[in-house]
Amino acid sequence: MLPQPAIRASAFHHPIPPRILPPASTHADDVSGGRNPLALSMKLMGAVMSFPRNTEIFGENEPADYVYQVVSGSVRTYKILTDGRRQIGGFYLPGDIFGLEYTDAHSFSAEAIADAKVVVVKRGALDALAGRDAAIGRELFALTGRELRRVQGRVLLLVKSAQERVAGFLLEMAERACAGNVVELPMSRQDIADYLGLTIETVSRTLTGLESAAAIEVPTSRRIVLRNRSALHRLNS
Amino acid sequence: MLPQPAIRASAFHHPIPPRILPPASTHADDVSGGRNPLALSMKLMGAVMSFPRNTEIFGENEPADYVYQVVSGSVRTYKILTDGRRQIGGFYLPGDIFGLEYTDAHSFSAEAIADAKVVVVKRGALDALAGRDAAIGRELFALTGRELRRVQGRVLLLVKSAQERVAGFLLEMAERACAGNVVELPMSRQDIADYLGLTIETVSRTLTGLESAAAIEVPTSRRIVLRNRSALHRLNS
DNA sequence: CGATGCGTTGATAACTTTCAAATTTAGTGG
DNA sequence: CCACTAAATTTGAAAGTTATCAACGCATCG
Repeated sequence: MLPQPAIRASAFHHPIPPRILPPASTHADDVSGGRNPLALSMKLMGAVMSFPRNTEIFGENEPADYVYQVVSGSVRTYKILTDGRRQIGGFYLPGDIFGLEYTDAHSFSAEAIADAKVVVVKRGALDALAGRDAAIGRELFALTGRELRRVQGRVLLLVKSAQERVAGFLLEMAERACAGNVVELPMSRQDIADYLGLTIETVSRTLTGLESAAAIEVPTSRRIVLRNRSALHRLNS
Repeated sequence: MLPQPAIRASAFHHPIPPRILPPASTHADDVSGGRNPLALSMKLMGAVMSFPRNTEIFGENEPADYVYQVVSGSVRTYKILTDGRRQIGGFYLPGDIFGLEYTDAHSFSAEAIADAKVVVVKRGALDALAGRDAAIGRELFALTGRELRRVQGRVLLLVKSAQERVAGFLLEMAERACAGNVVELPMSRQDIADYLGLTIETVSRTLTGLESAAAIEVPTSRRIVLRNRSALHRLNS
């Protein structure tokens, strides 16, 4: 009755109990978490696991016993709606924490978009730590607050036109995964479409439209160069 | 470039420093908060203030020094976007807590939809209480979690068709403000439209469509009778 | 080299907005 | 209490946006 046609194949859907790597591989291939006590603690407490591209990290409605942090690669969370459409909850890049829930079960499924390494920490251990260290508790609370803001920002995107949604998405990604004016998108057009509530065709057409308008360049489908941010901001209004 | 034409007049926009009533009027005209320690504490700690219809309770970007709970009447939070459209953040009914922020400033403005009484508590007092009573802290955290779920549910609505959005909205309100199958809407069509990212005309047409389909009845514009919930759920898919 | 997946482009249909007007409801003053 | 005015809601017709269906290009991979 609306966008998104149906379920897209997801290579290996019922995964592989993922291999546990030598724990606490706290070397230098990571981003962020430097001055963030929570991220730091997770590194120290957690085991690092590897997930090949398109494998499930956890499933909707599974018990939410663990919290996760991306070390490398990237992750999407999503729901399959009753009519088969897929709604993406969010994209998580290195340093980002995901899977933190407020009920016993996960409200989304999570998959690796590209081969990913993820720190996994028991939720109970985190709570215990928060009990001993008030800074950690505050950090958990703040994390939730940031997540809330992020979702609210998404709501603001979703009430706008396709052009505004795509422009807003690019600006959001630029803040998170940008080197200079070059944005490397880890996700496919379909992922973007399911995130923005559009079809893949509309996303594609909108990107070419922005390119024609000289706001961006699209040298390869996963790489976007921002040529005119103020134009994007204007579209994003 | 999309929905919502422009700013609608809001009767008295720069309000009246609202009158402080005899504090802790913890009588029986309230809803909920019975077994909720946080709601209970707010009643005990807070002052009750009255806000006439359409008056501002707080403004976007103002310091978020207080947390609020609806006693009677109802409240909307909203943002005015740069292009003049209004986006509604949420509707708050008796018992609901609003205005809790994760930064120093409010991210939305708040207004009384109908004449409202609201318990006002200093944020600092609440934090202090949470420091002494872990149950309160957990309650604050859980409240944020519920708010997050609510906004995520909103995202799921916004990626759907107009019919699904309106049906979903009615079901949401039915869970919150329903006597039997009769839903009393405290808000105008414009409020609903700004909440769902639609125009007032589309909301109106969709409601008449649902009425023709025998899913609902609309005896008066603010009163909706649910005749066929499963049909609404189906539309909501 | 042919299969396959992903992205782009084109044409058409469906849906939603926009603009305009009619109708109903609510509020006010006499 | 009624008449009158303003506001809110509904309805209609046309225009604009996005989805759908289909085809094509392009790269990867066996």
